[in-house]
Amino acid sequence: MARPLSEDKRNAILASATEVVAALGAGAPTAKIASGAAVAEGTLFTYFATKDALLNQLYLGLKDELAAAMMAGYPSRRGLQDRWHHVWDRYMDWGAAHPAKRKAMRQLTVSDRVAERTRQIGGRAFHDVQALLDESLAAGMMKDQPPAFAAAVMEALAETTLEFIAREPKRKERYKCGGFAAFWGAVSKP
Amino acid sequence: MARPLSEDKRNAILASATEVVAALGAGAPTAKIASGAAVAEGTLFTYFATKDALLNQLYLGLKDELAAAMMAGYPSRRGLQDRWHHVWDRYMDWGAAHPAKRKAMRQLTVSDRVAERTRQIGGRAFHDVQALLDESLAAGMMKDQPPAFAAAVMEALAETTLEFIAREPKRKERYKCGGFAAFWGAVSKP
Amino acid sequence: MARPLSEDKRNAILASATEVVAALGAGAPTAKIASGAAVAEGTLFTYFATKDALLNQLYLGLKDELAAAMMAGYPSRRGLQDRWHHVWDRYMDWGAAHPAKRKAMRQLTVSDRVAERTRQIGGRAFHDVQALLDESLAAGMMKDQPPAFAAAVMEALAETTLEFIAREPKRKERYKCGGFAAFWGAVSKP
Amino acid sequence: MARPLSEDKRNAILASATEVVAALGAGAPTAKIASGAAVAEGTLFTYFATKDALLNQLYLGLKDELAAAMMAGYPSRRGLQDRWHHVWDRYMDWGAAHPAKRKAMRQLTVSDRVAERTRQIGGRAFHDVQALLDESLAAGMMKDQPPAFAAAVMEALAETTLEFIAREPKRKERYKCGGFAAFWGAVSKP
DNA sequence: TATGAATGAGTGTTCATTCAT
DNA sequence: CATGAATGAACACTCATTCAT
Repeated sequence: MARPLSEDKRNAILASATEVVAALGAGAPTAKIASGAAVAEGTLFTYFATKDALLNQLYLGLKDELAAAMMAGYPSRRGLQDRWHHVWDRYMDWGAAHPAKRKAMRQLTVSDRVAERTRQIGGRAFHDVQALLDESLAAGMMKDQPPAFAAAVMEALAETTLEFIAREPKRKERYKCGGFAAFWGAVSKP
Repeated sequence: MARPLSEDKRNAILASATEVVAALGAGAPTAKIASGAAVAEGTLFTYFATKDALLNQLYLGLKDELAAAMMAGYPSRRGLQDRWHHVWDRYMDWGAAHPAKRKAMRQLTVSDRVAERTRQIGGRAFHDVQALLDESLAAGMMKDQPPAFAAAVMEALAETTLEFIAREPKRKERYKCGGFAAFWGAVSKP
Repeated sequence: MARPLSEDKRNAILASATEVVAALGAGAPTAKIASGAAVAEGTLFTYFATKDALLNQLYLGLKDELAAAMMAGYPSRRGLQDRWHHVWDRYMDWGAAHPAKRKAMRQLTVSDRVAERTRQIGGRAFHDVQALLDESLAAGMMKDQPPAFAAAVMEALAETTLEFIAREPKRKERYKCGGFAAFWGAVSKP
Repeated sequence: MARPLSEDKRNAILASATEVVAALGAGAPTAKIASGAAVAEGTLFTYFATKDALLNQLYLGLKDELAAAMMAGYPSRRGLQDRWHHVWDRYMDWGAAHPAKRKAMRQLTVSDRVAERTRQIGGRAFHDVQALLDESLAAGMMKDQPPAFAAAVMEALAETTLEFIAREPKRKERYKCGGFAAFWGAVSKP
């Protein structure tokens, strides 16, 4: 092979896209993404056929990364609350450690350039969280609501909490803790 | 002297902007907004100096309307939970009744074309909710968290709930009720 | 109305397109066409929705003009050969007088950006020639061939002749005459 | 020393170019030509310095092939009309048998990427036809016209006829015959 | 004041050609 | 020699804003 597609370059493009999309939204110019990756405008299109393809793959990559972060060191044998707490804390830590990734993910979640199908695939990465959710629901959590609703509630509260952490990093621990309390209150049975 | 600009036209532009922004996001072309208002492209700019001005004023208008809807028939003399329940229900009813307005508001909330200052001004419309919040916090709700955080938690849960109502209007009452339960659980002290 | 679409500007664009397409083919950049018309790049698109629309309308305009030129002063009462001679001479005169138009027409005829439908509509302008053709065929011309074939033969010979006239304008009369002789020989029955 | 470049690869590129240019015109991407030849994009440029070089050589190759086809089995001793008929029939047969080659040749003839000089060289392959032409002219054919004109008339009529054959292959023989009648009428003295 | 034509910078994408592997 | 990734100048088209009417 002549020159293999460089994993480095691909990553550089994704990294640049993360920054630029975080700052400018899904409308960010591909030219800016390319230059942020120190790559020619045309090169971007040898790694991603279209801007939409790039955006969708970025979304998927971020989702995967977040899912992996959330499940790292997952205490399978502990009780429900402990496991939720673990997941929540990992989410917070990841979001606080990677503000651009989190912001980019949010922009992409809101953008209509990420296809429905991509969102479905992205959801698969969270099968472990899904399992935890199903178990919790079976145990009486969030009486009478569909699992998707509980998941959305978690995501909304996590997102809100991370927004405050991003604004006041010094209060990270307090928000992290208060956020979990809110989540647990929202979701656990009375 | 009466205002020479037609209030009707201004409202038509805002109404059209609501629809178009709901559907296309903040990137919606001014030309489309103008044509939706049955007004010439240039006319839009005699009512709003720039597209950003239009977007910011639309944001403000929607916020005002929502705040008014939330406080209509506010039972000042009832207990905290009843008052919150009222506010929540009015929020849900307004959002369910005006899906385009809600969606436009969401798009604008996420867009960087709405200035920080606009968001602050928009917050003022909610002073009554703020008062309720302060009272609740003083009573021990959401231990140790700033009022803004509690407000954001409410908004996030309300938004999430409305999203589900929009998708499954038939389950409106169930989501409305379950959403409030989640909110109250998230926010009330243990 | 604010400022009506200027017929002058439209014509300037078509005229510029004629020159540029004649020189560069249907691949000519719209930017060059616009600048040749002393008009901003974007203005071209207020007069023609797409480049294809411009090209198709240009084709139609040229066809109409040629058809009109061919039928000017048509001697309806003369014999077949005289009428064909008239039509041939007017074709030659028009082509010799407007080399860019002729060349542009040729480029467009060959280009796949001119739609089949456009070609059909363009053909309608030649209904008088068509009638002459039908009459001639009925009189025994081009035994056993479809009208379209006879028309194509004429066009091919006319095009060839004009090519030579364009290269050697001084011999215009000789080519014009020899071209007609060839056409008449090709087409008249033995 | 044998040529280090593979004749096979060169031919594959030319064959692919024939197909692709026939379908897409001279603007066809070199990448598509290369992939049609099962050859890397860059390889194309070791066989042909530039796209123009490829196009010009393709033109020459097609012209040579056509000229050879036209003269195969040429009945040198027969009369003028028989010899013209032979040449005409071979042209038709070749064109009908190789529609892509014919179409590519047409696209190239019309394109400005084929240099004037290339066209001249291409003409040389037709020296036998040229000789036939000169002989015919000396015998009084096409009174007072230059040989090039007669040649062009033949080409134009042949091209037209082939176009109709391509559209209605079933009527091949009729067009072939009618086309020759037209040609002969156009060209023979009255 | 209302209109909509005019503007030109900006957009995503293509492509002939180069050159590292 | 063969490969195909890299390049950046084009390209067709969009759009917020201006301004002649």
